Amino acid sequence: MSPARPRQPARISHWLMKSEPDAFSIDDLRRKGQEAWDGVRNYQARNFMRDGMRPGDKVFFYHSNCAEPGIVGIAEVATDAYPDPSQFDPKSAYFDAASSRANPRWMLVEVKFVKKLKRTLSLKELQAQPALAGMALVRKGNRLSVMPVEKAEWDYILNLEKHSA
DNA sequence: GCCAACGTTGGC
DNA sequence: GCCAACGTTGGC
Repeated sequence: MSPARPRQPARISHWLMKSEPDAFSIDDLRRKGQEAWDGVRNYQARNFMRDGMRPGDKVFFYHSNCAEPGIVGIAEVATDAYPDPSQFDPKSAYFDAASSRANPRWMLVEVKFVKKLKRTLSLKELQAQPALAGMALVRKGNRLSVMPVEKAEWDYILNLEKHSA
């Protein structure tokens, strides 16, 4: 008899990335088409980009630190991770003197615009969904700017768009 | 390795 | 603008 083939756990392929719309909004991404997601200076977020993301993965684009925080659009991972150039630029706000080109500390991926949602799926609305209670996003004090999203959560959230808030 | 001080995030 | 929550730094 043949042993059961060991199953790979399903690779995470859905994500959520936060951006402050005053700095870079979903409309900015639509205008530019594709953008390097620079400035991430958190190890957990970096690891998700470096180790988890692959081109073609889907991304919820989230507006943070604004009047109505929430998911506003969909993007797609366009590249594998590579060193974030801003860490080497002394004039950049994201400059990191402790990093070197030989041993770069911070990575980024590029993301491309897919679509803008018909309406903002506000944090408030997401927090009201019992089905989403397990998401890091809706937990108090969560500051992670790049995080995985389960496929079931992704589908559930997309379905919310069809309904009125 | 502990933990207080500090800086940042991000909702409100 | 406030401030709670969190991550990082650095003295010890």
